[in-house]
Amino acid sequence: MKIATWNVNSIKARLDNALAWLRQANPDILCLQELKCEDHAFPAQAFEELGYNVLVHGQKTYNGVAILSKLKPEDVTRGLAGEDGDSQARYLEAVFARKSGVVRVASIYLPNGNPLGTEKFAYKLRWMDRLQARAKALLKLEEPLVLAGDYNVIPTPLDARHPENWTNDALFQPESRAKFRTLLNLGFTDAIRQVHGDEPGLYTFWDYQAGAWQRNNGIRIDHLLLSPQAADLLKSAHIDREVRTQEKPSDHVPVVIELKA
DNA sequence: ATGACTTCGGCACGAAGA
Repeated sequence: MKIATWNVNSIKARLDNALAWLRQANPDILCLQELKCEDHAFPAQAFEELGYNVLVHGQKTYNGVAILSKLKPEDVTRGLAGEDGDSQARYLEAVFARKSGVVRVASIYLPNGNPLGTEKFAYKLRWMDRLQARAKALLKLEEPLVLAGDYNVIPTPLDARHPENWTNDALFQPESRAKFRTLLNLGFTDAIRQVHGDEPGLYTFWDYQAGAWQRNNGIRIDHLLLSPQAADLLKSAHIDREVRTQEKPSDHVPVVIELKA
């Protein structure tokens, strides 16, 4: 079973890229982030024609997450508990029943948090605490669980071409990294690192500006975290860098894992 | 170099992204 995550930076602007990628990569599940559209405006039919079920948790202009799946979604959860009045669409979770058992998947768009010293950074840290609480509860289910998405966290210096350029950025703050590490230490496996070890140069995002792609000035911020039961099933994990060479690309590329059965 | 590029809303250019 192939599961992927991709921050598309507007699903309307990226519809052709997304359809082409699905035809070529043929994942069973694709988690999307930064849709930048409301539920009713999501181009569901185009994906349904490719054989996907479509789950959308959208919002006008900003944020928005979706899960496309060949299997029918069950037990759907929209939004992350823990903060009354939070209207930002950043979390969507569903369960899929395979013949070999269930797999639970979440599509996550963690807040960026810039600039530092503002409510935006405080919101990011609070959101990470809420995610940790949800993750803790889900681990008790002892299911294969994949928390996939744009975490907006550079976990270690190995995950940036120029870590020194990110020291004043919310993505690489000690507090952001510590909360990501705490989440991992609940018992999750970072799929890319599990498969590729300490290999440098594994990036999922390159800024549109200043020739970042051409200079390979990237960062790894899109992650698939696996519960122990999902980690047992892990066969492969890779970053589909080629997508960044396309016409009108997203600034992020898909990250793909394969699980047994 | 508080830049550079891309998207949205909506039709001008500011906000947001990372």
